[in-house]
Amino acid sequence: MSLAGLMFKLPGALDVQLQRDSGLTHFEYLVLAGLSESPGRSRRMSDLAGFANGSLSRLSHVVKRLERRGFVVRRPAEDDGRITVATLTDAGYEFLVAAAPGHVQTVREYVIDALTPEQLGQLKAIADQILQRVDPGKPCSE
Amino acid sequence: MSLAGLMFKLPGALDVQLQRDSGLTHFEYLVLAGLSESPGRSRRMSDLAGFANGSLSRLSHVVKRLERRGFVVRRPAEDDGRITVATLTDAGYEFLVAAAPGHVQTVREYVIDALTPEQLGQLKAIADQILQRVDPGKPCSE
DNA sequence: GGTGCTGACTTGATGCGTCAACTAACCGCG
DNA sequence: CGCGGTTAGTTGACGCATCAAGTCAGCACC
Repeated sequence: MSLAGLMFKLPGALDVQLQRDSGLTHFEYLVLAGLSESPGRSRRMSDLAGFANGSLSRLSHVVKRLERRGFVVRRPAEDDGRITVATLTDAGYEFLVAAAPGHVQTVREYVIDALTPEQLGQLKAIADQILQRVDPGKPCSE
Repeated sequence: MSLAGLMFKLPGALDVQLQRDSGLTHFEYLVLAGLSESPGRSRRMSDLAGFANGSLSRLSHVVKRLERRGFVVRRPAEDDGRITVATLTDAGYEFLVAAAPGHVQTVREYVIDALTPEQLGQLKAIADQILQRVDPGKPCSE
């Protein structure tokens, strides 16, 4: 039952901080981050969706919003017209760079600092094991 | 980062199961469960909200829906007209009883069975420590 | 070289959560 | 009493997620 509490409060708390300080959803943050660390700051939609653990549909909506804000642009791939590649704009990159430290800081505060190094190791093992049950077909990647 | 995956997939997976099998949100489930284990199957709104870790507003909306479905009834308290007490109906109770085993089973499958007893202990400790950071003013209750 | 199938998105409707505003009941105090 | 303040709860508007349906490009086979 402690787990239940964790499960529902931690994501909320992290999201609140991000939202408050940067006006970004965790998901949006992941999307921007995913783009920023890709070659050419670009990535195809399905790929991004997998990275951010979301459906293509969700990603599509989110990218549309991010596009309206001027953080990304979309265009069809040259070699295959079905594929859409999203690219992080300079504005988007700067925005991400501004938002990241605060977020990382919060995670550190809530999670890293609350635990001993030993517990961190345990937690990683535990998370990986559970994840394998919940979502087989995805090793402990990332 | 494994933690991030956990954090966002486990709740989702549990919710999906509940929703699919019973048409209940995790939050709705908590509300019904909270009522079922209270004296007279009744509880005042703010109390319930705290129990289910949600805002009063959210609870109000949810209870309205549950009331429409015939699972609970609301009425003002006799001694203090500001207070609303929600009561689980027989129909609601039976519905909960029907939904519970499947949910418990899923939790068991995803979490309990994935871990060793030792890890379960570690997880509880970890969860409590993090929770204390995130939401001070709430011990490891429940 | 059309016809049908699959893959990669996109869109629109619906539902839940949140925030801010509102109502109504109690409390204390002159 | 009656008046301000507080507490408990409700409501409405808005945003994001999800699901089902739709679009449109490639591919494969005749």
